Amino acid sequence: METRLIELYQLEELAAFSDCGTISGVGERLGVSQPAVSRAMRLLEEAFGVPLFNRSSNSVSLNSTGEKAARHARLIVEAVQRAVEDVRAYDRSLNTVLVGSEAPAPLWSVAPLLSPFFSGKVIAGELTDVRTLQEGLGNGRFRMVITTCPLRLAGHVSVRLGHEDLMFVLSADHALAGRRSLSFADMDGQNMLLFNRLGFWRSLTERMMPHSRFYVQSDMAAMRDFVAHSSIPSFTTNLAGPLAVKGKVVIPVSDKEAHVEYFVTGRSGDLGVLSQLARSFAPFYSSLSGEPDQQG
Amino acid sequence: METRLIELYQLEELAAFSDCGTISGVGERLGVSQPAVSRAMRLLEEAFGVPLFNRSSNSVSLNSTGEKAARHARLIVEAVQRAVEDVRAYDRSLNTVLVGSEAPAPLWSVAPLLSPFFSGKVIAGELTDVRTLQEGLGNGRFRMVITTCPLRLAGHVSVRLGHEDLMFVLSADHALAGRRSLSFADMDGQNMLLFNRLGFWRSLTERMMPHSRFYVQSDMAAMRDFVAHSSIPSFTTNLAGPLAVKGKVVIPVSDKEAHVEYFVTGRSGDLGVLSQLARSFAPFYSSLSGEPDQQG
DNA sequence: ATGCCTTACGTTATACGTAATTATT
DNA sequence: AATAATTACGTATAACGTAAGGCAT
Repeated sequence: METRLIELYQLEELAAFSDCGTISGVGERLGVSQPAVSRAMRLLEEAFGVPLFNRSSNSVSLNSTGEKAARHARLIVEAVQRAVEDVRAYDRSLNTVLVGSEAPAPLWSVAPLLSPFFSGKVIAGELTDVRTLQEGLGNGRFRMVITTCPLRLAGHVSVRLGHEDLMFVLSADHALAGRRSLSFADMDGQNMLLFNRLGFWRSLTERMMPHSRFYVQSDMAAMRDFVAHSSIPSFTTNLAGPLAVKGKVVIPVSDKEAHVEYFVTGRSGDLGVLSQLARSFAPFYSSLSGEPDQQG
Repeated sequence: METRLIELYQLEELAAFSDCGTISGVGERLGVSQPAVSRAMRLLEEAFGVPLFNRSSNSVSLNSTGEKAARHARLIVEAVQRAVEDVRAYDRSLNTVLVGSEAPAPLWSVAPLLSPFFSGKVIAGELTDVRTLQEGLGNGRFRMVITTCPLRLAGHVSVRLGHEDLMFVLSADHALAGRRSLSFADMDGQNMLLFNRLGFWRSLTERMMPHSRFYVQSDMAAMRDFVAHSSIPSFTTNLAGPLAVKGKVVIPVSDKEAHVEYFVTGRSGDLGVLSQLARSFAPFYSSLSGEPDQQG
């Protein structure tokens, strides 16, 4: 008795057959010829050793055994696909240093600074909330995380990175363009342009300016364009890069919530890297509130 | 970029490798040559598109990605094996009429009577408890079930089959061999030979004769031999087949628990079969308690 | 006639084993 | 030496596509 082995391509075609219902349909969908599918199904039947199809001279359909087999086939094919994806994702993660952060700006500075320490690896940043950051640091998903409060975690150390200060960007002809500083309350009710992925800044501004509408823009280049060519107010910070746009003025936000400190937390073994990060971390603007850029 | 497909034999060899740890070990275990395994693993790596092995010139081991892949591989190979088994079992069930029963004796009579009604199919009997019988009849696992009480189930009918009366088998020189009838209490404390698969009789005798020890024998032929050649008491019933063993006497059990009626319950559409079963069902012995063999 | 499945056939890909090679212990 | 992995090579299996045939609607 010849005991044929089941092949994955056969299971794939069987699963497809339970969708299409015809041999030729399977062939078309999977890019193989009709006879190839016909043969594959016959061989699969032989491999199972039991009838799977009702065959009349002119058409083929699954019997109840075949339907059961098809359900198995689908699960197996999907398991193989998931296996490949999972293994590839894992391999990618091995070649990636993932840095988590509550806000985007620190990542812009930190990512290039990390490259020399992890040559050959991809430095990837991920924006999420503190809870996820702490958890991901613990289970190794994040190599290091940037938060507005130092984290306490066994085997890890926190180092102060620097600060970020929020500022309004107004057209020079805006009614409040002459002020030395502005509070959230001063601007509340005015609609504003907002970049989509702002981390905690997003919820902060929505909370502090409940009467404003925010025009959220996901594309960074489009965002810059909007800011430059419209009179709608927007935000910037000391970490956002030089933004000397003609006809715009930059005014610090006076509320204490608009001033945050960042801490980077990582494995104790990465202390050297973390310290170097803190030393090299520098804002594009020096602080308008007069605080020092370097910490003690 | 050549995008190779994963083959099941590769996954099988990968799973084996995670056990053996060497290419040659895999070859030996799976009955393929060393080079074949070496090539298969290289092709599998190519199919995944990521490195799975640490290769030194003289040895190969899984890296962490490979271990992950091997776990997937094992699950997939097992899923395929389970699929084949499940499909084959299902196909077998299609060609089987499964009859459930609380006791073995009615099955001995019923199975041969069913053959002409289900020609080409295998008649299989299964011994289990009433609860499982009722459930299995409802979900179609059992085509019909035999119980000591008629079952009420939508779309199904119960028909009285006949009765079974328990009897003691004693050596002619046993102290109680002269009695016309015996109660369980009379025999309680005496050790007895018992067939293993007796359905509800098993628990009944253990309950009624709590001071007896039962020597349980699974093999039917051996059981007959024991009964014939030892002086240890045993049981028989009017359905157990003629048991005219020289030097043995058969004495009815007087307790009412030793007398049961059987009902066969099946689909309404099988009513004709069920009725014929009841008509053809006959004990080997006529009842010693004087009841009629045929029912109204 | 058209659609669907199968059989037949020649081609090609590829999985296999044997044998030889290299490296490690 | 012995063990383990690889490379090289010839063979054979078998999956493929094209072409042709049979049977239904």
